[in-house]
Amino acid sequence: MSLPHAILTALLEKPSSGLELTRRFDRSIGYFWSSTHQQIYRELGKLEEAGRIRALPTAVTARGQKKEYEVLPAGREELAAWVALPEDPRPVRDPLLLRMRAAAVVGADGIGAELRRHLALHEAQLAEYREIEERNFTPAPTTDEDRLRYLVLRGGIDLETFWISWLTRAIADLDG
Amino acid sequence: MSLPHAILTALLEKPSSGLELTRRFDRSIGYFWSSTHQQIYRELGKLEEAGRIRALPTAVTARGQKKEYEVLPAGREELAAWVALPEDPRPVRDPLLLRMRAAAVVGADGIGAELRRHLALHEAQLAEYREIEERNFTPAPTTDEDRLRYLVLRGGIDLETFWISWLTRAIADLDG
DNA sequence: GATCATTGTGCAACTTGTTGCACAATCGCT
DNA sequence: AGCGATTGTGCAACAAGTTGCACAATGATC
Repeated sequence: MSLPHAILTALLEKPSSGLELTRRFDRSIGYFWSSTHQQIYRELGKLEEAGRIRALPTAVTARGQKKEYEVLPAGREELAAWVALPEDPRPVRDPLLLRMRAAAVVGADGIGAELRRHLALHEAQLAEYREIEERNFTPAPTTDEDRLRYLVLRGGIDLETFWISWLTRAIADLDG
Repeated sequence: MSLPHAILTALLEKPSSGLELTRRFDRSIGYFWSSTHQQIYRELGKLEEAGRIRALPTAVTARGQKKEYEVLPAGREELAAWVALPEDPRPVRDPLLLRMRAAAVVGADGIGAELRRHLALHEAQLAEYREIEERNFTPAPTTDEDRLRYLVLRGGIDLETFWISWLTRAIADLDG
């Protein structure tokens, strides 16, 4: 649904091979649209077949050979059209909240440790975002593109901040 | 993965038919583990076959006939075991943030309207949560079960609050 | 008593995402 | 030259979620 658009965005920022794309997903786009290399290769194949991207001709076509892709005009148009489409927020589906609800019914043994573990994970993620913020957005961005990108990062920061404060409260509540 | 556990939790709270379950998902468990009636019926079938739940004998077995399910001991044990399992937070996958990132590349035409639309949706959701809070958790809960349930609701409230403040900021940023 | 909306159950086809693995080229080391 | 680590591409099987539809019973309405 959205993965092809995530890939088009990444490829517009910089033409890449499948593996490069995978790595960039791990530390950028993947923060808010995660994916595995298998899925990325599959989508690259489909996008190429659909005429939205093409492999740069320099590369030899053989297995184990690096293959760089770039976005074709049709791909850019497709992405621009998608950006303009309205789309409702997806329904929430969070295993931890569900688990808490189940714990209310069958007992909450050991859930405190799980909450603390999650807290640490979210704190680590927040620290990562803060680093990116310092590295890329200090001083404050001036171009429209960078303002948008900064807003997206702020989304990640605020989201982690939400989790941290909720988890902290939950832990205190359960202990008290 | 988690849907069967969501169903077990709901059925433990109160034995129900498929459609009742679907309705309760729409205004309770579904707030953090959404599902459709088709999926619910499918899972009910699997859970019954696996011996975790059973249809109450009162009902006639015919299509279009209401069929109530209750949880068997095996189902409760299964749920309790699941609650104790550690599980990492799922990677974020948010279309709106992705869309903003794409907008940074192909242009942000009309994204302001989309942000405002989402803001309204999240405000409505928050209002719904507030109502539930007032109805069910005022005065403050005393039992452990209710404390856990209230924490889950607080999660929903805080999450909507995060979105509202992020969206408000984003709208201001883009206008300014 | 025919028809229509509602309640209720469910199948089938499809799309998306996950997991596990296979295989090819390249580079550094000894 | 041979070996292993790394880089790189990709298939196959499966699990989970979505979409569209079919069909049965019940109660209300004319």
